[in-house]
Amino acid sequence: MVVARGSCPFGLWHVHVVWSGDLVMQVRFLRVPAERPAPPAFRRYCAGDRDALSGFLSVATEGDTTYARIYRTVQAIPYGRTATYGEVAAAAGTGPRVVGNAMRANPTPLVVPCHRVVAKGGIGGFTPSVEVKQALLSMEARRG
DNA sequence: TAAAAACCGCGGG
DNA sequence: CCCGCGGTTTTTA
Repeated sequence: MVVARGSCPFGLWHVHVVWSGDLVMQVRFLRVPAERPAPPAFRRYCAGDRDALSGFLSVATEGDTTYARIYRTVQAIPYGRTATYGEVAAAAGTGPRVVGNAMRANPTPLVVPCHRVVAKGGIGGFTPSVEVKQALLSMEARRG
């Protein structure tokens, strides 16, 4: 299995992707670009294409662990919509803080759209910066 | 290793 | 403001 790495810009950030075919192993937001480009679908998503990432799978959703169930629940949240940590927790059969832990540890943001999971009384957190989450949500709100 | 404590991108009282 | 929650990570022995 051949693994590729590349990035595409998103605002002041660069979306770094590690993937093999349609399976994504890692997505990270860094301030510097990679040497090679990310898959065109990621560039299109960053430009506002709502369905650009629909063909990708995440390694995070594989298996039958609690986190994998949470990631599958989150992946089902449609573009332009949000769910609270508590709602995701209820659907996955666990508690809200566990969902927060899982989001923080999410190896593949965007593919597993953790930015669509918000706190009941606020936006919630994001790694590396909640500004990225805010930018993603407002982009999806404009398009969605 | 194994057990305990600490840690949280939360929520309800 | 505080406390329960529960999976994971870190600390301690």
